Amino acid sequence: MNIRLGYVSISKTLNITCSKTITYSNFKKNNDLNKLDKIIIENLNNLEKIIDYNIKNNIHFYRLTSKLIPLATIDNIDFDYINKYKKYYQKIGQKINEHQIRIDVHPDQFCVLNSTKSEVVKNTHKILEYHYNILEALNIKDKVIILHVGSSVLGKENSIKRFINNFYKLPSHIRKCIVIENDDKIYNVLDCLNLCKQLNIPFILDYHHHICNSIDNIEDYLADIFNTWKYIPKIHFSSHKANTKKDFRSHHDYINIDDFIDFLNKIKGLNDNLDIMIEAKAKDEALFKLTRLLKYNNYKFIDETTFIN
DNA sequence: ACGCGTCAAGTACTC
DNA sequence: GAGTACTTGACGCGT
Repeated sequence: MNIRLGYVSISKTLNITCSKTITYSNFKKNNDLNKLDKIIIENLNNLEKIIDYNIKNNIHFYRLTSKLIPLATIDNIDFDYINKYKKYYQKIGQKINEHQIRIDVHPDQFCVLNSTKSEVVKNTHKILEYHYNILEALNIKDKVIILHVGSSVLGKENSIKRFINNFYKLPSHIRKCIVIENDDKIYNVLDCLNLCKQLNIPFILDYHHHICNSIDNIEDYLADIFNTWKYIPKIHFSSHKANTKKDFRSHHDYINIDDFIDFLNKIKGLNDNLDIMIEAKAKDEALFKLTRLLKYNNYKFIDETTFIN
């Protein structure tokens, strides 16, 4: 199988960020929309540089930051973050599509679709709409928004029901983008796989979360997991920061090659293609270190970041 | 230039 | 009910 590797948000090599922000309290002081405008343009320009870097290095898989447009999901600020910057989005999107870079987004902890608080769910809608708007402005065809099931208030069973109810209340254009990822504490691979089958949406396996919150015989479910995807399946891979209880769930700077190869052996032959998102603190440097180690272990590479398993 | 407390937002745990 | 941890890159104030 052909496996492509990806990384998240920031290139350590380039040492630039597209997540520059302004705090709400600071913005409120004088409602400085000019400053906000400058930050947005800086982020978009840096995103273009990162995409250029990805193209140059044959990186086909990349996660967009959720912080591209600061303050976009605050209730009482309304500003045009799409049409005003259309030229930027179009230019970046054209490069992404031309080079067939696969893009996804992963809203952070404040996005809780199954919250028991209606205000939180309402804000979750806004956060999802924001991510959709960005993907649409970039003209991304296969839009993917990765969510966790979320809260477990009133028990897992009730919480999954809340997720399903609120999922169907989402507008259909957003529903079509949602994929669910297992988490490291509550919702394990089986919980999520069953939920995804029921909702007929893809399930994204996070292997590190699975190690933290595991089920027996994951090998028996891998084919099913890949089958939830209509196109190339993708998974998340990271290594634990330390062996202590406190730091096991945290991400290491780099990927542990033995664990990675162990996983490669588990999935061998299950699919023709797979994309693996490398979630390591050293970002693209971790990705390239991993490719060097894979080459050292005799894996054959088709280009800089694509290899055969 | 650098360091450290803080940041809009959630959930879960302890006391 | 209040406080803290989790987690994260970046802000922004103080030195």
